[in-house]
Amino acid sequence: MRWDGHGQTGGVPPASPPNQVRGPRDGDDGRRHGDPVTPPVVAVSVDLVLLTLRGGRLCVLLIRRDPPFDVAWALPGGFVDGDEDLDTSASRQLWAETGVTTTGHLEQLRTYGGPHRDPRAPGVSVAYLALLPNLPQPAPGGDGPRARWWPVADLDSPDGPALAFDHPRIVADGVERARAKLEYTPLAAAFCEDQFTLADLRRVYEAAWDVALDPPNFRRKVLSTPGFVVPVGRRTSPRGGGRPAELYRRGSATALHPPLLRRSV
Amino acid sequence: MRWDGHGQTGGVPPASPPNQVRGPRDGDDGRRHGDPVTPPVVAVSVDLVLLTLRGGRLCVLLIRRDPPFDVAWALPGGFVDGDEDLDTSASRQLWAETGVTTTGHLEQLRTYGGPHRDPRAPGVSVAYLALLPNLPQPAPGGDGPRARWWPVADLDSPDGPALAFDHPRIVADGVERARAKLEYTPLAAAFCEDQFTLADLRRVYEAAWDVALDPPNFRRKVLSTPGFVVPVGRRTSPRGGGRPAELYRRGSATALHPPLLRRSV
DNA sequence: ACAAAAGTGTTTTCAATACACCCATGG
DNA sequence: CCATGGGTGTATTGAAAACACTTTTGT
Repeated sequence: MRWDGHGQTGGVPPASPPNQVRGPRDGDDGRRHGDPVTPPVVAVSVDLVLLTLRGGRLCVLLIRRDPPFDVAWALPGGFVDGDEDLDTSASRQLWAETGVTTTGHLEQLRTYGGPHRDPRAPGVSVAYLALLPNLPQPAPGGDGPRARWWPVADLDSPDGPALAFDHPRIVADGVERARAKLEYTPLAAAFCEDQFTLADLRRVYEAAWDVALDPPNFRRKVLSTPGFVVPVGRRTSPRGGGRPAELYRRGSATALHPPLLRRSV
Repeated sequence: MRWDGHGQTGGVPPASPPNQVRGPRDGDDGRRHGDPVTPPVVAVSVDLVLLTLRGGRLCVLLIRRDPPFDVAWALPGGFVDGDEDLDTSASRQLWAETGVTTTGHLEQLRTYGGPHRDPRAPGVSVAYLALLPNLPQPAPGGDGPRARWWPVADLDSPDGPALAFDHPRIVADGVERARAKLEYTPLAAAFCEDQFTLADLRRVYEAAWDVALDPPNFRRKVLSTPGFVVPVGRRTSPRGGGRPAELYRRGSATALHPPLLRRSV
């Protein structure tokens, strides 16, 4: 798995013009040029890329599938109900998988489709990305017993899980989106509990980017960005010595100006 | 229309957990927890947000619809064929609308869905964003006579076009994506012809961001970013005096490090 | 000669880095 | 009292902004 720089969504490769184009027909079905009268219909599903931090490593939730399937692991997800919105469906399925409702962050990632992605169930899949704090239980909910957090760094190693369909790419896109968004949004706090220390927040960046950040400079950077975090009180002393750290909550900022840029890439 | 800062995709508002959740059933259809046996199927369409620069203004291509419809303008687009990929469908429809094949930039923007977005044709729409140079004809292709470039700044003015369904939001998302990507990618060149001057490139930023950039500083910034542009020769003198400018082509860079940040926001 | 646009040089400003040092707590 | 982690101060580096100035063309 290879991450390209900076949230580059990736352009669509140019396609040769099709051999024939349908003639214009319009004005009777609310659609536009070239539409067939009865369009093909497909099933729409939602796939969830749930990311969290466990033991200083960025992890993604995968569901183990039973032996009839050659590929053992898949992203959590399921079909979109006919009467629900895409965002609503993602929220519902996130809740079903983790019990999470208000905490964290959930956003649409990208839609994957085409006849070749899953021969057994053709259709489109709308992927969503969620950033979660380390959950109390690994993954309560219907798929709980089958769910497991996998460090994303292990996904392309030989002893890592085999992923179904295009799920490796979806995970890669989600991880890269998360990494990029840490740069210019305050979303790192979505990986933390409601109250967190600046060291907690710094460890999010260090785990996601696999870098070491200078604590003094990180502190200055975060505190000098208005609305990134707001202070509360003090916390219990950590395991094995050290000065107690101040606690913070998420602020109201939606973007970081200037951003917190990754060195490399 | 209000643009929020920095490519913020926007989180999904938390939803209350549904009253009931289906019991687990798995292992026979390749899907996961909670899936119905026969999922609802819908039509999938592609909407195109085609952006270009005309007369120093950022413009979007809209299609005029005939009187039976209460709303006069819509984004170009149409249904996805059963045997084609989403990206392929977007390429095909881009070609059908503009004749453009290899030039410019085309990427998936976001998927919009749910039962409430278009009562007449429920389904999901996958929006694509294309950045194009100023085309020779306004818009050749099947919808050509109905097509018009609209400055995006005029879209929410009273004398601007009325847009169907959620198309105002799709355009807003596309414009914000384009504005954000100018910061950290070399995509500004996608708005230019194959060969362009640094002033051409600067005018892309000035039009998209509605700011004035200092030509000397802009020049230094672009030339100091490896792979942003590569020089070629010299150009004819412009209309009415002035030193001829050097011509450049797109370089091989896919990201800008460090980015070219917008001042405000 | 003059206007207009391209391009160069230089100063100032400000943020990011590196790193020395102090503070508070557990053992 | 010492190890550990939190927090402060400060010098250095580097990039961005501001702007004066030179170059090359058309009229």
